This record gives sequence, C-alpha cells and structure tokens, in this order.
Amino acid sequence: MNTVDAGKCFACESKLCRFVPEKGSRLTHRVFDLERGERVETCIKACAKFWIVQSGTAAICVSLPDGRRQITGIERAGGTVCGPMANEDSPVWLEALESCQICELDLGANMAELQGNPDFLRVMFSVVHRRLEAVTQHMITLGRLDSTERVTLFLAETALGWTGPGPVQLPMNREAIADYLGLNAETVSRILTRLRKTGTFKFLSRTEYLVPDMAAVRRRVPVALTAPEQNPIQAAAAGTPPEEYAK
Amino acid sequence: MNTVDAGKCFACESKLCRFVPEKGSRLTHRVFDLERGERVETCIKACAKFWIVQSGTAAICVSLPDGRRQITGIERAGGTVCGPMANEDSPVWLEALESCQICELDLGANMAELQGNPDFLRVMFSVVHRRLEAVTQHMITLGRLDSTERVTLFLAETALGWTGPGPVQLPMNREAIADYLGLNAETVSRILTRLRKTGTFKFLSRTEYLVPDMAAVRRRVPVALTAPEQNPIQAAAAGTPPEEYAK
DNA sequence: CGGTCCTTTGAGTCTGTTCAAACAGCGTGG
DNA sequence: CCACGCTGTTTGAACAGACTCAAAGGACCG
Repeated sequence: MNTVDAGKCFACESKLCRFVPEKGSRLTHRVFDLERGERVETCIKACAKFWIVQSGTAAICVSLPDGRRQITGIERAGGTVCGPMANEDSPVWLEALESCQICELDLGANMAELQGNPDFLRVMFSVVHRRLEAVTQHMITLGRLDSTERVTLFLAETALGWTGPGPVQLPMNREAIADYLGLNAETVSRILTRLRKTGTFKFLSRTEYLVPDMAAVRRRVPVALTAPEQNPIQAAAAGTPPEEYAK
Repeated sequence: MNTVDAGKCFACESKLCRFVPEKGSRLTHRVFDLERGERVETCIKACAKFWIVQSGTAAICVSLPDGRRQITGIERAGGTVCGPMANEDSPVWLEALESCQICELDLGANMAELQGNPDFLRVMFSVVHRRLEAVTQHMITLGRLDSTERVTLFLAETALGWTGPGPVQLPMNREAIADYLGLNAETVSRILTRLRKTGTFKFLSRTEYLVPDMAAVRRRVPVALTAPEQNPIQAAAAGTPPEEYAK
C-alpha cells in the first residue's frame, strides 16, 4: 500500500481522484496491491469511499451467515465500485480474483461540497448506473437461464470483454464462477467439459480458451451479446479529456 | 390518460416533475390509468423518460425471445423508474399488477440543461442508487436462496412494506410471484400451501395474509429483513419539502 | 348455469446438488 | 531430480429439489 502514482491511473474510467482535495494524501487516496484471494472490506454504509480497479480483476462478494456466497459483480481494470453499493445487511467485500491493484478514495471529507458539483454528480450517476445495467442483466441470468446457458453466456461475455492478445484468460477458478452464476463448482466443471467436447469453446488450458464461432455461441444463449457501450448520460459524465491524466 | 393533477402526486418521492419546463404539457407530463395486465413500454435506450407510480403496484418486466419472463423489480406508490434502466437487448416494460396510476415524464427537451443542475442530478442518483440496492439484494435471492427461502422472504418483505390497514394485500398472482422469484407458478403455489400449513403465514384469502410471528420468519431467512431506509446521499437528494407539493 | 381464469394437487421426469474419490498442477523440501 | 503435500479440478453415483404435464377444484362474471 503506497501513495498513488498518477501514471498508473491510465486505466481508470471515472477519474474520481480529481475530486480528492489534497492530492496524494495517504488517508484519502491509497493504492492496494492485492494477491489472489485478498480482500478489501467495504464499509457498512453511509461511506463515501470508492475503489477503482487499476489492474487485474476483482469480484464484489456477499456472503450469507451460513457461508453461501454470491459474487454480485466482476470488475476489470478501469471499473469503479462505490461505497453506497454496500448495504448494511450482509458483509460486502472486494476480492482479488488475480493479482490486482486497487485505488481507494475517501471523499467523505468534502462530500458536502461535492453534493453541489455537477461534474462529480454525473460521474457518480454514471458509476451507479453502469452497475445497475450489469446487475439487472445478471438477474435475468440467475432467474431464468439454465446452467448451460449461464456458463455459455459467461464465457462469451468474458471473451467479448477480453482485450489482450492471444486466447481469452479466465481469471477465476470454478468455485468463483459458480458463485457468480448461482451454481456450484462441480456443476460448472461438468458443463465446461461438455462445452469443450461439443466444440463450442476450445480450451487450451484450464484458464485459457478460444471461441471458434461466436455466432454459434450467440444462438445458444437467449439474450443479446454486445460489447459494453456507453449511453449518452454516461458519455456526458465521463467527458473528461483522457490526455489530462495520461500525462 | 390526462393532464396531471398535482393533487394526486402526494405519493411521489422523487418529485421529478418540478424539472419539466412547461408544467402540465400533454407531451412531457402525462398520467396513465392502467388496469391489471396493461403495460407502458419503455423506450429502447438513451431516452430521458421517467415513470412514477402514483398508486397501485407495477412490475418492471423483461422477456426473453422464447417467452421466459423475469420481473426485475416491483414498484409501489411513490416509486420512480427511469428510462436508462432499460437496455437495448430485451424488451423492458412496466406492467400494472393491479389497477395502477402512473405518471410519465419526458425530460428529453431540457436534458442538456439539467446535466448541470445539481438538484436534478442528485435525484437521478437517488433513483438509480435505490434500485441498485434492491436489485443487488434480489440477485442474492435468485442466486443463493432455495425456493422456500425465496417465497418466505418475498412474503416477509411485502408485509414489511405494507402500510395499509388490515391484512397484507398481495397484488400479484402466482405466476407474477414466480417470475419475480425465478420459480414457476406451481412451485410457488406448493410452497405457499406448505407455509400456510406450518403456520408461518396465515392466509385469509388467496391475496390476503397475516404474519403471526415476524421474528420466526426472520429466523427462516438467511438475510436481514429491514424496512427500507434512506442513506445520507439519498436523503440529501430527496431533501425537498413535501409540503410544497402536497398543496 | 356455463365459461374463463387462476390455483391447487398429483405423478413422473429432469436438472443440479451432495458426497466421495481419483486426478492434475505446482511449489517445496529432501 | 523426485517425493510430498496442497489446492483445485474432474468424474461418478445417489439424492433432492424444482419443473413439466395433466387434471381437478374455486372464484368470479356474464
């Protein structure tokens, strides 16, 4: 954990750190380097903290008293998670699915002032709205898709979000996938082998795969598969010249 | 459908109509009286429309090409639904679960101006954030609760949200409950009879019930059951004197 | 009184889970 | 280098929960 290096923030979409009053303060602006499995606890409620995934992949997790766990969201580099997303009922935390750098901002000190700042409010709206879209979509997955459709959809979406070179990297183990899809690890494993055998996906290793025919995958899934896009309000909110921060 | 009567708006929490430029215009500010089953279509995307439930109960519905349906939210009197909640993939509509009065606002004309209005932006944030909380919670229900827990939770939450006199009114049929809980109608019916027989809930009719022992219900459900509460950001956003509108 | 819609109940099936065991990958230490 | 232990994955068999299909029962309305 160390003071932020602005040069590493290029991935950040929300650029929320521009609203931190004293730039670089150790209390209001920190960077965590997490190894797989490590967590950042989110505050119970009414907190004005934000976490921005700079690199790696993190899961937003909720657990029930008896140990059942649901991953309510997966954030890749650039994604922002905000404190108000937590609710008081169950513990919510951010967990690194792979080595992960996470920037934590605490805007509590000047929250009162920011309440009158349209720039800030648009970014906040954008962050929350984007998550609402994702969560709503995932609700349909959990409520109305069978296990094969869930896994197929998950692999397809992961592939569409994959920007790196080479085969798609799966930064989660079977259990994490299961907790995201509302299944259990054995079921996920069984379905993955079935999808491999039918040739829908080509697995190079347990964590690398290719999608030979995305059109065929689309036909196997009852929802539209699109690369994430911005809506006009988000675009307006995020309308900050990136050059300013990329140095 | 007729021009709004301000006196009927007392239930509205967001008071978004104060941002409509020409108050009472038929195009930007309409009221729909819906009978059970009737719908209001939500625009595909990038629309600046809002719907406020004035009375009755409405469901936010999504359907898949093969007819599967998921109810992603239930809004009672006072609740606000906003256009950006729709996504382009699947048709999304608002459906009256019982006789329902819904106020539709179209803020498209002055959206550009409103982007700089902190009052408006705080309300928008509040509306979207409140739904995000509800949807996240419901995701856990769909992903990790078994059918009995889902139905028990549903009845308990409905009861906690019930403000009227007398027994709790259930404004949905079995199929709608099923589509909300990711089950099917027969399963819901079976579980309801089981819950009736074990005495967890006392049914006076198919749509009316009492909760004899809420503490016992809480013990049967693995999540905390609390009456809906506002967080500070929402409170700040909704901080408009209600008297101003109640006349 | 008949018709429609919704609900309940039953029987059988199927999907996904549980429990258990074997297997593979990988880092550590001898 | 190999043996060992750890962790995560795969696979199997049995089970349970939820679904499908079907039929009967109620409530309501003309």
